[in-house]
Amino acid sequence: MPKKNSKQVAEGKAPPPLSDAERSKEDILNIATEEFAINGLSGARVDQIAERTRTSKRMIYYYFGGKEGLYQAVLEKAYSDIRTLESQSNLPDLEPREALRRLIELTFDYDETHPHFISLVSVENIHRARHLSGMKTIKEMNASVIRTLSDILDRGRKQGEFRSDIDPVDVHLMISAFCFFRVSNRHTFGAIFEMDLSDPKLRKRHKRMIVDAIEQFVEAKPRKK
Amino acid sequence: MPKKNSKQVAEGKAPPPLSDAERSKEDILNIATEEFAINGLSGARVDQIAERTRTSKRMIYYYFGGKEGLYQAVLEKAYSDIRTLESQSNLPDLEPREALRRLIELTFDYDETHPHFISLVSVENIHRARHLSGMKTIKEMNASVIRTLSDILDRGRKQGEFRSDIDPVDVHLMISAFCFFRVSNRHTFGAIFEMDLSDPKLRKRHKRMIVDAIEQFVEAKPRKK
Amino acid sequence: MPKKNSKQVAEGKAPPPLSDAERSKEDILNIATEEFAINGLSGARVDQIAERTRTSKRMIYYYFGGKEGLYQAVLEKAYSDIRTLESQSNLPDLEPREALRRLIELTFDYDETHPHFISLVSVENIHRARHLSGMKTIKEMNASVIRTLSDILDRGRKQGEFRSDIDPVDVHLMISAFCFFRVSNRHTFGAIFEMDLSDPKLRKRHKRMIVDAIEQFVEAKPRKK
Amino acid sequence: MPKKNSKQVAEGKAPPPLSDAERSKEDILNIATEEFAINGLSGARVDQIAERTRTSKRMIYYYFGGKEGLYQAVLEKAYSDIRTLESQSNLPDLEPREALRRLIELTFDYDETHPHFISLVSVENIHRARHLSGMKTIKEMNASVIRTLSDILDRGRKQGEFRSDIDPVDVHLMISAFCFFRVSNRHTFGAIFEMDLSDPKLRKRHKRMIVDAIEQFVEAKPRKK
DNA sequence: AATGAATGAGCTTTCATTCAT
DNA sequence: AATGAATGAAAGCTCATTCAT
Repeated sequence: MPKKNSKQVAEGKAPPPLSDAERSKEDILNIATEEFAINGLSGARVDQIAERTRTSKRMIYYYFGGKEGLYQAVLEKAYSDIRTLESQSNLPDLEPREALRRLIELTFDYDETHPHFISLVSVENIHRARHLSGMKTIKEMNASVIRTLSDILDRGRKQGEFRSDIDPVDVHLMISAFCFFRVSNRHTFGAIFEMDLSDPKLRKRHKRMIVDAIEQFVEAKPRKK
Repeated sequence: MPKKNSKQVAEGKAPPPLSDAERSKEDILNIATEEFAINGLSGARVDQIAERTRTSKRMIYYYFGGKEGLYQAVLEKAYSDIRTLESQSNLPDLEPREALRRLIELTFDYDETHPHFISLVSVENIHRARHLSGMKTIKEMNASVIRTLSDILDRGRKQGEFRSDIDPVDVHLMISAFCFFRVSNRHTFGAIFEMDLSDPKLRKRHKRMIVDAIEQFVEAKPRKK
Repeated sequence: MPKKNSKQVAEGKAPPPLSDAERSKEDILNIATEEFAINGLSGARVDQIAERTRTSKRMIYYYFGGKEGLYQAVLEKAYSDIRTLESQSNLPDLEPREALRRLIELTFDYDETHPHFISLVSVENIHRARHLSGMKTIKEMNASVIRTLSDILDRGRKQGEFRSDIDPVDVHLMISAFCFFRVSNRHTFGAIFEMDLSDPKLRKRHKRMIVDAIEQFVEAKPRKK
Repeated sequence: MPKKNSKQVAEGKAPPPLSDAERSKEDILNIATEEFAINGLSGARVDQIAERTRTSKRMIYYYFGGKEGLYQAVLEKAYSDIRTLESQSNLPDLEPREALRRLIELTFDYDETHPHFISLVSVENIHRARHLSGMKTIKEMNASVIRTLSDILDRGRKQGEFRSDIDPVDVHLMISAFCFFRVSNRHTFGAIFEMDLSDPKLRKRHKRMIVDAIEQFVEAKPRKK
């Protein structure tokens, strides 16, 4: 139960007041997110994280049990943040084609603006999703986005606009792959092809490209074998 | 530089005979590739690599200067291996559409069968391509695949089959993204959506899907804004 | 629950009522006895003790000042418990030989049934009796048992049954040594000689053995050099 | 194979020359024996051990794998040292009664002069012989002393001097108990009874006492029930 | 008389690297 | 060109204790 002191006044329905402890935890979590994203799990240093924090190294162990516990908390937070993605926009109210476009753009923009999340997921894949697998909230993660996408595709199908032989998870895979890769591999891809993927012009072109590609794929009649 | 001793005689143009030193180096490189792919740069242990090798830990320092040098050598080798991808098939001899399909399938299959390479690239991206950037051979890496793809697209354009407003690098990005992501993120994606992306049925479906999507995207007339 | 405070008056000879504080202290003491006996002074963890207690870690500091103070209290309690050993039986009323036998058996049984006490004494010896030495009640500890034993030996001497050149402390040492060692060293002795010293058959045999040995030693005429 | 350098000259059949590494290990082992004996397993500090050594803390991990490994090595060495106890004297050549007396005195003296060994065994008992149990050489430990004692008792029986209903392990237990306890519990016993058990006069008296007691016990006819 | 949150100090252990030959 | 032994530096972690109320 949040203790109320003179400095914290709950006003209206606004963001719930955080206790000192909760703010410290969040502080640690934010710093740690950066460090793990930049250095990986083994590469990140508890000392370094603590130093950048307003609290001490000891508190990391007090709150999170250890380096691995902290990493897990960081991962969980990162995934829980993204879950709110689709609910931010009123996709169900839009026409199927428009809704699909919005969803792709939303995904594209989220990945572009959250490179730490992308790194973290890459790091977790290096570790074979060992930490993610044990997470309780993992089940809920898929539900939301797939439900949304499924709804869009269904509506499109009923209006005769979309193919009927398409799996929403497959479409999600295609969208994710492109948006994710553009960020996750921007360094190697950028180095090899001597281009800066964060260039706004490129970003705009690629955003349109993935939208186009997915739309065409979804609209097209099934190919005859 | 290969040491020539009495036991090694280069005969004909046959597979180049390896000196003991070269075989040791290759041995180390192979083991190290695995270890870096599985554990990342910081996570990999020089001791562990040495132990799995037929040589000693000291040799790693002798040949590669240190852990970082070894990692760099591993990375270079991994990238130089993939460069031979397109040259293995006679893509220039095929019809544009067929050549494009082959190229996509080749990429898809290479990524599927080389998860260590995929991991290594992910690891290198975590480190912001710091090691790749300094590599001398980096320039040659892009040349090959882009030239091939460019040729295909050009021929397709001339035959009126492909769009004319398309950048080969962009197409390469799309192809790479899907093929790479399917492997690089198989663990988190698999965990969240409770599916095994290495399932042959899924693999076949996804392979066809990416081929279809790219083809349709390349063929289509430019959309009117 | 009504909290009882300092107004409590011990009334009559009935079981002295314990205040909440006193029961908490006793609770802590009991748990701590176990923990120190099993893990030693350095090995025992204040956290672990507190966790098994109905009170909090802070209380340990409140009541006992710290880990060392708690250990000292545990030690004192353990030694004060044993002092009641001889007084439980009416040794003075028995014939000397019978009384001696009873005393030995009492000691044997006490040690067998109080392995924690044995461990604690071992632990304290590792620490060179540093904590015991400072104890105020230490003086009274010897008094009781030696007085009892001295009385038995005296009576036996007067009846011509016992040797006259025997020190009661020496006899106590012999008795203690055997009874104590059987428990204190049961693990190493058991491991080396592959036997379980807690086996009832063995226990019975050894109990009789120590009684016999002491009796014979005490009865015997002094050996001629 | 021991490396011979100018400082080490193997002369005659004398103690085998030790390499630097072997001497370092032995050095560590000796210091560690003291520290573990005085402070227990948890109480001993790797830092403290290293500091008193000619080598560094790192070497302890290099040679022994860790604190626990070092403790185990210390324990093993301590037990292997004592095994030579009986073989030092020519007990088989002596008359049974004389041999028994010598064996007891040998045990008594060994324990008196090796308080660290005594402490170590006490420490190991606190830890329930967890480390001893896993030791390979544990089997051989009992063999020697029991064989010797068994031989003595057998010869005594044949000459009609000793009882026939006696277990050598039981006799060993009695001897061990007294000799061990006198040292292991010298601090608490000394504090309580205000005596210094290391006093030579006391030592002499107790040594004679345990010899007498055991002899009488062994000689005596079985008691009639 | 009572306590949940917090912590400085110091512990064991690991790691990439170098030394001596 | 080759190597087994050794190691400084720093990592992750634990512990008894105290602070704020």
